[in-house]
Amino acid sequence: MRDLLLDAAESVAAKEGIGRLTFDAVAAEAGVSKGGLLHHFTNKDQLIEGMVRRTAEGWRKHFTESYDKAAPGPGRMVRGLLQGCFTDAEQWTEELRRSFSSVFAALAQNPALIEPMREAYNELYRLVEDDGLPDGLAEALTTAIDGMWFYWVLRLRPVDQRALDRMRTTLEGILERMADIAKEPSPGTTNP
Amino acid sequence: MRDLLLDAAESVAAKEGIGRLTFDAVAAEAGVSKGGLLHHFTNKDQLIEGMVRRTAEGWRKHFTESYDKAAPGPGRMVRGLLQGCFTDAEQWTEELRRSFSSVFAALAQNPALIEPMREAYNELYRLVEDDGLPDGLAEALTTAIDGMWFYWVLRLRPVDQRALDRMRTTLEGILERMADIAKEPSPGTTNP
DNA sequence: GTCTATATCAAGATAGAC
DNA sequence: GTCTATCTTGATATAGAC
Repeated sequence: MRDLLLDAAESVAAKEGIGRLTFDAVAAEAGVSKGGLLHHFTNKDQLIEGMVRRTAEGWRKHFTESYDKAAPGPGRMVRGLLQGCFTDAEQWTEELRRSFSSVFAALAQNPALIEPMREAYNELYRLVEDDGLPDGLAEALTTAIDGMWFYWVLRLRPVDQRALDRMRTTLEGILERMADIAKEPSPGTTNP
Repeated sequence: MRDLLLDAAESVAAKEGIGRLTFDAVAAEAGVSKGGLLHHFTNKDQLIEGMVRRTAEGWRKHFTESYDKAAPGPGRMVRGLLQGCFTDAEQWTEELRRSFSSVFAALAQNPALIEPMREAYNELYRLVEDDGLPDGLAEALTTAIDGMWFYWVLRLRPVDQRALDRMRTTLEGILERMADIAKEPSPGTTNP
């Protein structure tokens, strides 16, 4: 039931905008009364915290699975993300965009509520930093991947299959070349 | 006067959150009455459109100046952005973050209102695409730069001087190496 | 052009019946 | 656990004085 109500909340936030994310609208969308909804989420902070937490868990699950699926070795997390997020534009669904509306709702309601999302990102970057690639390469590539994601979520840039293919190819090229270069010994690059 | 009121609106949105961006609060912050404020911005859409438009113009001005300052040649826009945005963490002020709160306010109020920002990004990417770098390299680097920006704005990742330095060094390294590699002729890379 | 006063309405939250 | 009914607050917007 909780999940059903969170689905409804995401739908409302995505379709009508976070400004219209009200108990009335969510209850109507879920097909229950406002009282019924308020039994599960006592106030709006709780509702939005529930939304963010679920979104963060979904993201965590996604990048963890992507990591597990990728072949071991340097750049595993980055390769996993490229494979898991950048191969099929049909994955970038309204449903996915909707799931991120919780973060904006949190930002509007009470910025402290995005904490679960921040923790998910901390976890992602722990995997990224242990990626076995030179310097900040894995971080840079991951940040580019996420930049694309934010463009799409904020509707600032069009993201279609062509754009994803292009970006994936470019990032893979960078990964390959820069990882290779690092193998060539050069003076002054060893860490003390 | 309009600018003064927009300043006040940004302050409120940044300090109290977009949920508390109300005519009452903005008027109080600006030191005028609600009636006085409403004389300049008839309704909330107009107020937020004004905020977004100003933010977009600031961003446009910033990347245009960064472009002009950078030395001509391939990667000019990317080099300009790295120089203009990634050298000094003290530039990443609360004031700057505040200016972007307009975009979230727009997202909450009426997503169509972010249009001026989208146009600024179109213009940026026209410069990026004509950057004289191979393939999607300039786009990838710009997206990484913006990814960092979004992390900071959304408070999803810590951004300090060390992180900026690290990222700038990495992106500059990629730029240098990948642009060099492109100069070496290799079979099958010519566009028909 | 700026103010006060106020109409109108919607949202968050509570109480209590079933 | 879900409902209806209701309270309270606060926000947008308008009207009209100065």
